[in-house]
Amino acid sequence: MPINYEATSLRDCLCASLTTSDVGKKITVCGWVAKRREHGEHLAFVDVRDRSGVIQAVVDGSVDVRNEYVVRVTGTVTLRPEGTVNEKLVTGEVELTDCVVEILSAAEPPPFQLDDRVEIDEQIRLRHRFLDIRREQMQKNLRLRAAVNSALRLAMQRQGFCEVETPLLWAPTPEGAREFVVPSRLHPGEFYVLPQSPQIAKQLLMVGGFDRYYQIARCLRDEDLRADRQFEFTQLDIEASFVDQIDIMEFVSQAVLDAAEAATGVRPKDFDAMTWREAQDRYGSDKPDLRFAMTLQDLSEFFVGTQVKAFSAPTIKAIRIEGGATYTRSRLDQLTDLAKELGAKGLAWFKISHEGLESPLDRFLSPAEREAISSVDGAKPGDLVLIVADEYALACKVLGALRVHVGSPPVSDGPHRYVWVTEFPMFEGIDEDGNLMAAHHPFTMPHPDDIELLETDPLAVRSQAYDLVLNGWELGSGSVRIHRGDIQSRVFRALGITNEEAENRFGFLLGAFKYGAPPHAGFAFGIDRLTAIFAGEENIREVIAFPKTQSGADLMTGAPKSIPDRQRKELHLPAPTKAK
RNA sequence: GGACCUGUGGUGCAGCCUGGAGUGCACGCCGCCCUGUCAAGGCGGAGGUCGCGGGUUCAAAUCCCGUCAGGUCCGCCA
Repeated sequence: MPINYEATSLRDCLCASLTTSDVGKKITVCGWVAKRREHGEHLAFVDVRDRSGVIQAVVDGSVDVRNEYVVRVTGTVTLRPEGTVNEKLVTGEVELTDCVVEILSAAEPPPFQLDDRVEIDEQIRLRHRFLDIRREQMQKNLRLRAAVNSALRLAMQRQGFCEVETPLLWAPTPEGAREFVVPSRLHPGEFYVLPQSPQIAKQLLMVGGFDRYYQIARCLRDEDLRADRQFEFTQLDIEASFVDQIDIMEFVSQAVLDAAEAATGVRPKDFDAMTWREAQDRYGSDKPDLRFAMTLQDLSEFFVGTQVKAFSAPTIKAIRIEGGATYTRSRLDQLTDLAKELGAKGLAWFKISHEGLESPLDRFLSPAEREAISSVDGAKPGDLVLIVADEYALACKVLGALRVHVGSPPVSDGPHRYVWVTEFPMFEGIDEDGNLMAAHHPFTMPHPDDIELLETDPLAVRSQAYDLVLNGWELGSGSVRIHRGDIQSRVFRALGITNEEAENRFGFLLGAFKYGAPPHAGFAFGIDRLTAIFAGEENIREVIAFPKTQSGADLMTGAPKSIPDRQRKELHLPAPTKAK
């Protein structure tokens, strides 16, 4: 007989644990009234629900319990009479009879129905989140998340990693994402910030000899919210010493494979991998969704010296949309608008038919160009070819976005396709001061073959940074870190960071590295996103107990809110200029 | 900072394009009836600032402008 951990002072077991083998036992359960069905003065059925499910209690009609009342029911487990078995319920063969019903807590009718019969507006759900999470779907999602967390912890422990907690109150390091700021009471005019990630802390742990660190860490970034982004999110944060990129990828893979198996019951096969350059080239993205093909084709060579003005650009990229020849003019205009929003000058489209190409641009094409377009990606009559001509990066970006827009299946559809994207560039773009910006972060180790380009051609330098991507979502990223002062100085110089600035911003880290820094590397990935995909949810709010809206509000608590003057003065904060 | 979508009894919708009495459907809620239901059933009832403000009009849920809230996206997210 297994130990019944669910028995407490108030109950004997969970509602849905009762089976035919319990028949005859006198049992007490606790839960919420899911439904009451009345049949006259002396008969009513009350479904009692707890986290396990429901059990039907047969009570006298005088028992006054309504939906969502919290009750404690003591009754005898009885086989249901012939013909009244409910096969839709796991407990459908039994019921509780001769019941004593104790009302532990009465309840007003809830503001929305909790039975999943209709989809409730998210605004209403978030305002009453404590009720929303009583619903089966949210119970399932949050328990799935707990299973993922648990599997991740076990996987890291099995691989010899030590869980270390790092501070939430940290020092401002002006770099990267906008930080949440916490005013200091004891130090007037000075501030802590909440960490965007434990990046620097974990590198210090490496110096400190914790050669395998992990943490399920909360990260906070004051940036605009999205379906896959909240102010605060949770990462499995990893760092290890005396390792290379390949070791980290293996550690992470083991953790994710375990989590996937715990969540879905199926252990995925090993992950795909491609370089950042390949991802750009074929998918127009650094987070390629491998669930569908529709890859980007390069037609540049066919349009060298073209007469078509729209195609006189360094790069000509195309995608083929199977069956897209049926697209209406307004749908094509929509796609063109999308392309322009993303920075393209325009979008060229070609419908493939048995007679040839149908397009406003067709009459300007040379026969060779027409032939090139007609055979893009194995095109056949009925297909549609979309072409963007621009600088390489922009052409890839725009077509990559169109590819996802047109072809991406819902999150809950299809297989889980994991892919490592490696060899990210060290630098991308230029900031307002004309300095290069770090693609990952300034402590990322350059690719060994490219170090000599730091001074001569920095934009061509690849880094030892890598991302893990699942179904088009960036799960997380990591890198081999710089542990040598000379290389770090050269990278800072390339970034336009002076010695003085570096000392000011990261002095404590650079100082620590002088006392014996092991080679180290790490990774961090988002548990919210991973769990959302496992749950088949398009939106990470569905796997977060108390999320915020897109404008950063908590509809339940009303946060953010003003604080009393006394509290504000204590924190040495000036009066707000605008009352809210 | 920008684009688009949404806002109608407690909940989910329809009504809006083409202005004419808060009209309809489903769920929930309240009361009564009902001894085997399980999305129980039957009868009756209550419940509305059509997000808010302004404009056009004889007349606005409906058309126009603004605004607020929610959502999706761009920018942003080292």
